[in-house]
Amino acid sequence: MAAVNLKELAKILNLSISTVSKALRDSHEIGASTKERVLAKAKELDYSPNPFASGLRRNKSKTVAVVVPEVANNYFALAINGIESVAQEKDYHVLIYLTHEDFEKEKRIMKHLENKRVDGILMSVTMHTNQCDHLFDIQQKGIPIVMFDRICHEIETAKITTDDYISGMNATKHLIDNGAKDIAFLSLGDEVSIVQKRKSGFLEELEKNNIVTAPNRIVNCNDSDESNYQKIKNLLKGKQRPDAIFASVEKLATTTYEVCKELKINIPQDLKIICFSNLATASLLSPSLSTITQPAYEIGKTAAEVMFKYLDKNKTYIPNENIVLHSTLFIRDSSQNLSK
Amino acid sequence: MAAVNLKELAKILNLSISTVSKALRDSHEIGASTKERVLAKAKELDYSPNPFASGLRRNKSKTVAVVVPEVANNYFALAINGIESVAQEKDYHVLIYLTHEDFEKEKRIMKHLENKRVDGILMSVTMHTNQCDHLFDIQQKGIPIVMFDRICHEIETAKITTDDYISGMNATKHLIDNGAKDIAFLSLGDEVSIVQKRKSGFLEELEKNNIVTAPNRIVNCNDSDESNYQKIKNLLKGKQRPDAIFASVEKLATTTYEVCKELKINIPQDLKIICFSNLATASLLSPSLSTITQPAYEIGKTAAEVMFKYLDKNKTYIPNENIVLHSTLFIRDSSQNLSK
DNA sequence: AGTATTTACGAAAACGTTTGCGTATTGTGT
DNA sequence: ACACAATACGCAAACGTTTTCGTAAATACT
Repeated sequence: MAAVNLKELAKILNLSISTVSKALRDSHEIGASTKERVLAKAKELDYSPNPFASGLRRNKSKTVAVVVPEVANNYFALAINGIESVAQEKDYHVLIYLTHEDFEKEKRIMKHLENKRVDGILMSVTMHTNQCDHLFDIQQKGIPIVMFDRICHEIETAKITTDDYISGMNATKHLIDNGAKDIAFLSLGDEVSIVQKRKSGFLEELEKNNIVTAPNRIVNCNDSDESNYQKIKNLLKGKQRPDAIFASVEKLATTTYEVCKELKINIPQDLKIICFSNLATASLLSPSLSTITQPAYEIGKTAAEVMFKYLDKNKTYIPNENIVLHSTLFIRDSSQNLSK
Repeated sequence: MAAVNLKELAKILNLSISTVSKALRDSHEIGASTKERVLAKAKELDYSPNPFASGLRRNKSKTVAVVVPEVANNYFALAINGIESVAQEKDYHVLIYLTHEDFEKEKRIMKHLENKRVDGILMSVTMHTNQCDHLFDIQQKGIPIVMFDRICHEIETAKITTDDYISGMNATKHLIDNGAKDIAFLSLGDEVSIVQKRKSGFLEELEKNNIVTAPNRIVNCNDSDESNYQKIKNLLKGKQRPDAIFASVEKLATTTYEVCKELKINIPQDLKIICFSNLATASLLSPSLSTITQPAYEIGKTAAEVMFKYLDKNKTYIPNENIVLHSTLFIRDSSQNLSK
């Protein structure tokens, strides 16, 4: 019942507390036979060190925090999956905090983490995060941050991203190759690093093909489904609607599907769609959705590995480093010129 | 930089450590003016109590663990969402552990939690969890468990579930009403509490309608996508295939969609499908998928609220209680008799 | 005025570890 | 035989809180 602690263990073994402690940590100061005796008894009594006592003493929490906008999102869910798997292997614990795209909440969460509750933070910022003082403060307190996907350039640390610029180009090229002449880009907040890069790739590819886009072809969406629905509907309901859509994030593509359903627009005949997405059911949609899919699990895994690389060395400072993984283009029906 | 602690704060304020501590905790022992002075200085210097010291002293972690099979799953993601939202409100922290349907891993995780790292555990067991000693042990150590969805009946505690039996009946009735005469049930491990109830509802409704089902109409699936794919393919490829499928979990429905794609079986003309699911894109599938949808967010929220109800009262024992929330039947195209 | 009570604070122990240092015992080298 | 080093262990401080108790000073009561 009452968990046994070092003191009781020591008493039972007729040893001092320090000897038992050192034996358990396999110190060279302790003889082999005593070590065995201690280990055996500890196992027998199911001893497990109190994490608060040892955390207090060693100033280590054996815990990392994951701070992300959402969890009910295929990308972040997979990333968390990757993070958790390496954490579990490393005997670390994973705290999770959701910002729900609320910048103020992100700041509050950071404030809560300043007191060394965690040894490190893995995070993706909200779409409204336009300055990084709160991250800077955390770093100043000696808590390292590793950023993934939605990063802050200003913060000096390791950043795991995907080749969003190239992917943006590739996806755009694919649409053009399939006959698109007037492509709209569904953006998501000007601040978001990855969306910027995706858009740059999009614009670059257009320019390469000498296509000029009207400003209203860049639709700036946000985190409100209803508002986005209206914006997309406005874009598509007129006579002069675009013939293709490049959605910067998954949610905007599914919303577009819904709008098309209402407006009775046929995909891909009347409108081609491609988007960044980790949707497991992309191929089951009607029509199947073409996607640029990020290696979300690997991104999480890599972020965690980088973090532990420094934590293992007791390094609280992580130098600038950009790790770029590759996304994969999955061409399905929604983006193809099926008439040919 | 170096976080300020009570000792330094006390020195600066020319007060004793205990006075400062009490002032911060708003003790009646401290005068109003000193309280103000302390609060002001604490805020100014950004004081935040060391969670390990206070955790050690008070034997409280202000942390709960969430132990679930997966996170890349709409249901669990939403449930986590619910849990996290009330935890954040209560100033609690949320640790997350994924079992990946591995019973041994579940046991290891529980072992890791025995040392009071958390004040409570919210969990859904793996599909292979067929005995509960590991949960019993945790309870014995004074750590309360609240179970949701996939519960263990043997464990005495609060359990949050949905009306799976009724939902199973309703879904079955709906299929029958739409002309189904030979319905197959895709099960998932005999141990899983919720699947049992869903199956019972299914069988009960069949009986009510005097439909007898061949034993091979109950297909026992597992956590291997490939294996499930084959099992479902075997079920559907013959001449004598069923005319409807009731999938106990989302993944089995999407796998069925894939099989139908390969076998060129038309849904719902040749085969009707309904399943338990929290898929956000159910209505966008081809055809749109009829679902019984659980209030996943509310389930998580309720589980957390029950947990905190007891934690707030310092109660480590949670009496048996069954809280049942209601699922909603969303009838879409995949299950309907569209020919009529 | 003298005693009892309340108010406001400080001293110190405790939570369970980890770790630097001291020391008794044993072993090694001349 | 001696000094000296290595081995194996114990003592006690420290980590930063919380909390019990003690006690001056201030107030209240007879």
